[in-house]
Amino acid sequence: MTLAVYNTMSRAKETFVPLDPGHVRMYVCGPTVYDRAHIGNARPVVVFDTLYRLLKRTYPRVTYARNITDVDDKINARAAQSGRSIRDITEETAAWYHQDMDALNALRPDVEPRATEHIGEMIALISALIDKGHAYAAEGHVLFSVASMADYGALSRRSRDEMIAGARVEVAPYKKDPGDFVLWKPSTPDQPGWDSPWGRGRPGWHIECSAMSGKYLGESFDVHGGGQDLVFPHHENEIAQSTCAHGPGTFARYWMHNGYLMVEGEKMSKSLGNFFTVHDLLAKAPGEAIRLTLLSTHYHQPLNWTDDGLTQAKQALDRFYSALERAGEGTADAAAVEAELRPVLAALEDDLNTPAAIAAMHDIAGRLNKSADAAERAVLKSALSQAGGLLGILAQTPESWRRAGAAGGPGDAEIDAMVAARNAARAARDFAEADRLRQALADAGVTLEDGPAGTRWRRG
RNA sequence: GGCCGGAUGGCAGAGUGGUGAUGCAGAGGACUGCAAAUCCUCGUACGUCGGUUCAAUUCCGGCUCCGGCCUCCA
Repeated sequence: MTLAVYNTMSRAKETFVPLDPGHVRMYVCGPTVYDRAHIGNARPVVVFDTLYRLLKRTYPRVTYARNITDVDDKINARAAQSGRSIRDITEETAAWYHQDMDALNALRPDVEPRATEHIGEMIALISALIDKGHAYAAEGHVLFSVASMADYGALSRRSRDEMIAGARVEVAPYKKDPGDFVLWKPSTPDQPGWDSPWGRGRPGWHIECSAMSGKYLGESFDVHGGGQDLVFPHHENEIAQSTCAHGPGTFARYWMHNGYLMVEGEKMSKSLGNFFTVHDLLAKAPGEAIRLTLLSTHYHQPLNWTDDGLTQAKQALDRFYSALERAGEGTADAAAVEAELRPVLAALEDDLNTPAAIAAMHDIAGRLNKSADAAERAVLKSALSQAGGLLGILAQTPESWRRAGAAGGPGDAEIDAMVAARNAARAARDFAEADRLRQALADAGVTLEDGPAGTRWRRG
């Protein structure tokens, strides 16, 4: 296969050529654990999980690393304000994060390193940067010297002059250059801190990703992903740290960034009241529907999150599951399945074009619905199911999908009993009673489908 | 102010220098006791103004509008 990815570094779509075809390595910036993940946090997780699934299908070994930032001033602030310990907050939040991302069918990364467990590696990296003349200590801080790096700004395509001209923040007096950024900063006694050659302190934001990606993926690796908002300064500074420490040409080969997420046409923010956590959303929609909504827009485009979009994703899943359920059982010819899956793979291989992949799945589902040939149905069913596996959807049985729904209302047994009563009425041609029962179920949010295999029902 | 994206039919959303993806919604029909699901038919969209071209939604430029980033700092 030929995978093409849009590389932010070159601003062009490039053919993906792994450094080691026997072992593909990718790093994605993970959460700072101080609060529930919101839907904007979920987008890169779902996007890069989909890439991970595609890579795993193509290459014999893939290592996916995603960090957990558990030392950060936002965490300190949360601890001070709540009176709880930092450890309590980070452990609880990391557990929530796992629950929520699991519910979106995001596979766990192979490595999930925590910043606080890699302080030693960070100190070593900072020391190396000082030794090579790329960093300096000043007033308890260690700063990266932007002037020491000729091509600083290559990823975000900013010149240092532009950055200085555009700076709107007062420059700290200990910086030699306004563009210099913090690698290490001093901690007060009440702040978390570690002993270092520069005194007790804590790491700056960017250094952990350089230290941990280097440890788990090597000095050079294939893909580095994250949200577009991380291009500058975070990823720019990671590049500066890693390439200055390890040499030119090292670090990530392909930089992939997902677009921003908006809600109902507006920027998501707490003050606008359009701030949704994944946890809240899971209470009103299945995880797969949330996931499919996130994949319904190409990852590079801005995504406008709407209730209508979520409803449409759920309807698409209804259609896919319904096609799978009506397909029946049968053994599929593997080569034929591969051929049917081709359009889906081709879409994903073209810079992860998930909307086109979903359209290809609709084509498969449509042909599956109208096929009268059992062997063909088995092929199409298998292809649809495998396509779902690549996108991280269609992971449950059609029956559990259609029976899942909002909590409350009649239970499965009660619904089954009402359906049986209605069918008895139909057999007796008492259609008034049959329709009364169906209406009662409809009022409870249950839809009936009479078919050759009997009556099926669905919630929602 | 600097830099970077984006503008496609009622909605969502791909894509392409020349046969109007795909889904949802809507209209008609088949099927059904009635429905639901499914199937069939139906939509002449590409912000604006110019340019290049035999031909532009697709390439180039101006304009308008929308969104984001501008260094650890809220």
